[in-house]
Amino acid sequence: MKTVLKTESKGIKKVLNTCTEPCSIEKGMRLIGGKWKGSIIYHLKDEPVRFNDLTRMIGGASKKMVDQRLKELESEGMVLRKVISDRPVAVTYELTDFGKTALSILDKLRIWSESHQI
Amino acid sequence: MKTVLKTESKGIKKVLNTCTEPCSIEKGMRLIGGKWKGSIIYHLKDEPVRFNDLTRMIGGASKKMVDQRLKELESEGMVLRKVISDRPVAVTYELTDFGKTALSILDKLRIWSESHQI
DNA sequence: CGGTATCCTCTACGATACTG
DNA sequence: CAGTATCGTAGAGGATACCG
Repeated sequence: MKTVLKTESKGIKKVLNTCTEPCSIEKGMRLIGGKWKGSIIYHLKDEPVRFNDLTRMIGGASKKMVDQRLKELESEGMVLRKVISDRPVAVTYELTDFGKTALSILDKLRIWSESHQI
Repeated sequence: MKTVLKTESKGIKKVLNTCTEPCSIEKGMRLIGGKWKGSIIYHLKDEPVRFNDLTRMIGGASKKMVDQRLKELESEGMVLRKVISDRPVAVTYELTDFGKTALSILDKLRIWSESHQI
């Protein structure tokens, strides 16, 4: 869908896309963007991980942050929380099938950002 | 798939990845993440776009925000600013070759977020 | 262990007005 | 048209302590 605005001399093309496509990017960014979300998902790619382990793996993120992001990811259906033991308390987090579909994007991002050092 | 967790008190395996991989994701997110950056890059995918047009295309972002993000993207070498006319003032922004390498990631993200409505 | 609670700072972002 | 300047707020995120 295209919207053409007023034309001007100089031959500068003025075709503006509507918001359909870009909003998808913002939407996607809200799901896997943010400061630690991508890292969290990426660290869960292989196997379930316990809360404190995850916090240590991220390195730099406080428990509070990891906790918040995990809750977001859980409510978005990307991460599954499992209580595996009561005494002592043990909880793991793992990716849902939907969560796993994000991995290919994050891996592309990782490879890309590793290939250009900026 | 490896089995990592045992439900007994002290025998829970702790496999912690080093920070090499996750940091790349955070680094990548800093480049194309953030509230409007992805959208800006995506809107420049086809052709140079003028400042006000870009602002209107994004829809929701103020001039100040677009200006800030563009400056970041310029300093990161992803976007090129070109003054094409003095009277009246006309400036366009376009992707550098490096900037274009981000498009495939953003497109993957767009397709992904469009295929799951959450 | 897996979280909460509290406090505090900092900056991201928006709104608005202005300029060359 | 392409920005700057200024002001104001919300909330993101860090540090630390505490709890069942």
